[in-house]
Amino acid sequence: MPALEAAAAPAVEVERPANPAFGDLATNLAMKLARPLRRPPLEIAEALAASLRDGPASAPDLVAAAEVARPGFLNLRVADAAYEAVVARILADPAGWGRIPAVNPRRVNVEFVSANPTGPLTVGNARGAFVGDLLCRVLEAGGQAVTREYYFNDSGTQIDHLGASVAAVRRREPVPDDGYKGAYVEQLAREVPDDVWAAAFEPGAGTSAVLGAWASRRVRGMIEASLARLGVHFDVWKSEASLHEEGWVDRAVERLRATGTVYEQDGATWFRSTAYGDDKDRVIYRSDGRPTYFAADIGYVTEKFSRGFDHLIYVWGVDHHGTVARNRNAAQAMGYDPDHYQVILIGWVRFVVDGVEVSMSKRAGTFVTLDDLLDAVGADAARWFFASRATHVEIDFDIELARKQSSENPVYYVQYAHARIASILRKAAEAGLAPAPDVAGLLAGEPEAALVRVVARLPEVVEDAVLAEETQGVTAYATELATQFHAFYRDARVIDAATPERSAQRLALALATKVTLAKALALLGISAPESM
RNA sequence: GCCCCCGUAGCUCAGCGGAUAGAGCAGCCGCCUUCUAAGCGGUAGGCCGCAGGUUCGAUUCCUGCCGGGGGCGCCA
Repeated sequence: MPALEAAAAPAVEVERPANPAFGDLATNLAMKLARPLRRPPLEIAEALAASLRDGPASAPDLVAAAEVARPGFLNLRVADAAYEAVVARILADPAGWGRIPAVNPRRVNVEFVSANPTGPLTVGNARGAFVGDLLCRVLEAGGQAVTREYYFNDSGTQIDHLGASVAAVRRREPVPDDGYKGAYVEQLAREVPDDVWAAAFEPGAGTSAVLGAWASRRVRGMIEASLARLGVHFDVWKSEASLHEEGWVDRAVERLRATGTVYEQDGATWFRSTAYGDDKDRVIYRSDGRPTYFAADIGYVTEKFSRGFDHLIYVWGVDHHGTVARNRNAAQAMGYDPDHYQVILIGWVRFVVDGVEVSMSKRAGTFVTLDDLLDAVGADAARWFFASRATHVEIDFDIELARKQSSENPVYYVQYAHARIASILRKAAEAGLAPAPDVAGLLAGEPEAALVRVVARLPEVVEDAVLAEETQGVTAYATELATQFHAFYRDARVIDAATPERSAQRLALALATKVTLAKALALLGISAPESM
């Protein structure tokens, strides 16, 4: 084997062949080396295989076979002992199984949902809530310290409109055109305490503002309760008004001004976003002096970084795509690394019933609430639905279908496998059988060998999810593992007093599978029931 | 006009440089005297939008086109 120039050495890529006949692992290294070495790929692969078999690279405890295949693949078969060691390790330390070395140990702030408290969360907010929380779980799995943050506007015209709507409904007057309608407004109107109602009509009190402030606090409580049903909990609830009151906005604008990227024109104050590649410059203070939403965003960035975060993530709907550049540009202008201002855009969700899109509008009151969705399909099923699809793609959510299929939903299939194992373990305990700590020889059985190979993949599935900041791989893996277990259940009798040693080993494998399923589900925030 | 995303099985979606393209649901045919049938087996179903290009190799990367969605406010 000729020595390789370091620069010419390609990265070693190892993958899992789709076809089990090709072994457990395969590498295209020989094909990558063909050009720099100017040798046929098959010849190189053969040399590598020889080295692994009984040469300097041989490791009989890990690699049981090394074979060369057609274009130049090097296919490896992992030793049974290596898989058996995995099972033993899972049983010895279940909590540690699936934990991976920290990928990026940093303090990260993840802001998501952030719907204004002018009405209950709708199904439109559901994806943001699930995806945001899923992202946080994945980041945590990668060793990051995550703060879940909810940003909301608790003052201003929208809140005034809410207050005016509540007042109108309470007085049985028509709701203003720009007001809010819907059952929740009627509920709010009924619940206004007498002292609040009286205060709202004090001379000079500002009826809409007073009622709006009260109503938005009530709505925020409703939102928090809905999120709790999803299993989503925020660490920080940040009000936009507080950013202004505490001076974050003005200070940030002055900081920008000092860099020369702020100018006055037409009576307004602008940020020179085009200096960083944006289409146009952006207004910070309107000509009447009122700050734009962008102004608050600028102040918020400085406020977040002042709390010591290394990295900020914003989970937004695609409709906010146009605001990404200005915000990142402003962060950069203020001296922050733009790579630490990350925006994740969530694809649109079309909620359809019988193939027809359901339009949603808080103002028109024609929306399906998040609670309606949960009543229909359940938190685990809804969470699974979003976890199994890429964040950025647009998706259809057929509510009727989800409701109808709920018992056929893949999430129940996976949970069922977990519950089934739990049942077996209970039965085994009654029969006086316990999982064997030592499973040497376990792989002799075909059903066992097939199952272990899937169980053993958990760490890399977790790592892939962390690197991609996506969870579809986890749902796919959980489904595959459940399928493999069901096959094992069919082919291998676990509880069998006639062969106690084999039974104990199979119990160990079943338990390892249960732990693995639970880990995958936990990463997704989905429950792993002991019985169904 | 400019920018972003998508186009894979009847439907909803994975796969995103490798060796026969996958899952769930829907369809059809079977399987409960045995550890949970929310299960299992079998079967059927695809010019991976179209056309070029890069590569030993493209559903995967690049370009163009066609089709769908979204964004381009001193709104949020």
